[in-house]
Amino acid sequence: MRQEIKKYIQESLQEIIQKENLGKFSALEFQVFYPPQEKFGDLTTNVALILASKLPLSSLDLAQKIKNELEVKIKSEKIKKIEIVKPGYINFFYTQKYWQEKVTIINKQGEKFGDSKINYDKFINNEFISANPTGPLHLGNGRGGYWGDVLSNVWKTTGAQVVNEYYINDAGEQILKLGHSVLKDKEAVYQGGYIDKLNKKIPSNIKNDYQKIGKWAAQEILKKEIKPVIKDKMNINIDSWISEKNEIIKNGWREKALQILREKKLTYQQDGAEWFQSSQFGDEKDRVLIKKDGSKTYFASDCGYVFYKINQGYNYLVEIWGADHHGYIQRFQAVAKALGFQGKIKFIITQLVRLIENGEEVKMSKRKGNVIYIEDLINKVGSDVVRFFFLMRSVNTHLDFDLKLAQEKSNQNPVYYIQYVLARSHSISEKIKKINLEKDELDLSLLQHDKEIALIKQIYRLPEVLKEISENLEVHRLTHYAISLADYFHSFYEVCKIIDEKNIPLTQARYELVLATENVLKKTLKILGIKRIKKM
RNA sequence: GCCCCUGUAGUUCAAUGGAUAGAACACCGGCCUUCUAAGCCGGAUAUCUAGGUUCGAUUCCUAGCAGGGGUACCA
Repeated sequence: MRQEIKKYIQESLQEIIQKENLGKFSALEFQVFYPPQEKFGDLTTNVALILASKLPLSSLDLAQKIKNELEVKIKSEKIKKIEIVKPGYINFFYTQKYWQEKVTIINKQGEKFGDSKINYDKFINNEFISANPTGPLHLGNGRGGYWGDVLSNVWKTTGAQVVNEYYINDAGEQILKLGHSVLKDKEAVYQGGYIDKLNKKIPSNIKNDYQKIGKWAAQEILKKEIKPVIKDKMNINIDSWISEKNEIIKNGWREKALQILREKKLTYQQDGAEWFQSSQFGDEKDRVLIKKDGSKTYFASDCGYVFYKINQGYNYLVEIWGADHHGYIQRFQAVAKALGFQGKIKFIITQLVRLIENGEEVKMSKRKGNVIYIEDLINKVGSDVVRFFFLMRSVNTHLDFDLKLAQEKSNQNPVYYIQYVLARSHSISEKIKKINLEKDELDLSLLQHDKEIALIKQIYRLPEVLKEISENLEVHRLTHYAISLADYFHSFYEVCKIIDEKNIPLTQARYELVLATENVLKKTLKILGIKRIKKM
């Protein structure tokens, strides 16, 4: 509906310009948006405010002219009032009928409501978590994981093809360190319960070989600590596990990538090492590919990995990384460009998760083994609560997680508030089964209460919310949307008695609205990966 | 030094450059003989500082202050 109004306004402007002979005007960026308060209508535009400064007219005069034109164009059964307010806003008020009909539309589409094809042309590689296989997943991994998972769901409902990918760094120095750690020799680095467990299970045939132990331990950790936690505890589906060692190196992607860089004369020798001229592509300095000792850097593997991605045919790469990797963005972009990638790359940097206990930050260190793992947290407060909590905040902010508070509040947090809507709606359905409702007499024009109309407006917005998220990648908007949906429902529920055996037509109409709300909320929760319950 | 993120209510967080800055928790006061009170309704409290751009700034720009992260021939 925003696009529609925008079009009308543009047409009106053209006519005003012609009639008044105001000369040329450039295509101005004006917005049609939802007003901050209900009294300002359903939609509003700032077109007059923006344009007036360029024309010999006051913004109120211009608004009036636009309004006159619009009133000719727009049908009155859709919009009942166009209003001009103070500095020059033009507010649009839709008719009740317009909104009432939306209930039918939503229920006809059922669980497909919200689906679209707007991103049909995107083939997305969505890489997230990608934690080193040297220990269990921590809270930061959880944050990126949930974010990536929901982002993927949003894209899928909007028509994109998405591959969720986890890159396993199983080839580098850290695997040797892991070997030492499991052996508990002098060069041990990692500590913690999982290391102790592995130490007791070292296979006898590799007993003193830290290299082999490292490889073995990485496999064990991946198999027992990472994959099951992602799948069963976090409820995240990874489509593609890419091993640095077995895919990128053994299958030659790394070598091919280096070869191409050399062919393009983008590498050079200096101080006995081979460098990539990443500074030519916006990086702050060049990067080493092959070290003086002949071994290849982690970045060399990354070049191979980028080359691998390009060759899968993706036209959109998404990299969800922790804040400690942000310095990597430029060189990643540089190598993608150097290797000829034409598509879009988006980086999502998730700021750190801090654990707070008794008002103070708990310093965590993987090496010291005093880390709270995502699995521990899920076991303590429940999967849905962790997921929702992490998804409520913008990834740009540091997330303070108060463990105690999370546990105390698990009985009165937003997840339950939202699920309570489904519980209420389910129990209404149960009661309504006992009443005889004749479907063909459905009369939605009976939905006239402010709370009813407000609720319809809110549930009808889901497709637009999904569209916005697919563009700006701000997943936390969806949790906020779910909360506000629950707000509107509970508020409606309190004021509008749904079942009234003396007034069957109204009961029917209101029940239809309850079902529509349930539909939209279920869809929202499905995308968020939160359980949909029937009873509380 | 340089780069990135953040600074909003007592606390944790919202707010595509727009109208009276929203929630939640905590605090105060109402609402259950009627569909689940895990709910609803009402109240008090906030944009780090100084400039700038704009009809209009929490949002953009500059400088400062404060917190976090990064700055390897580590991964």
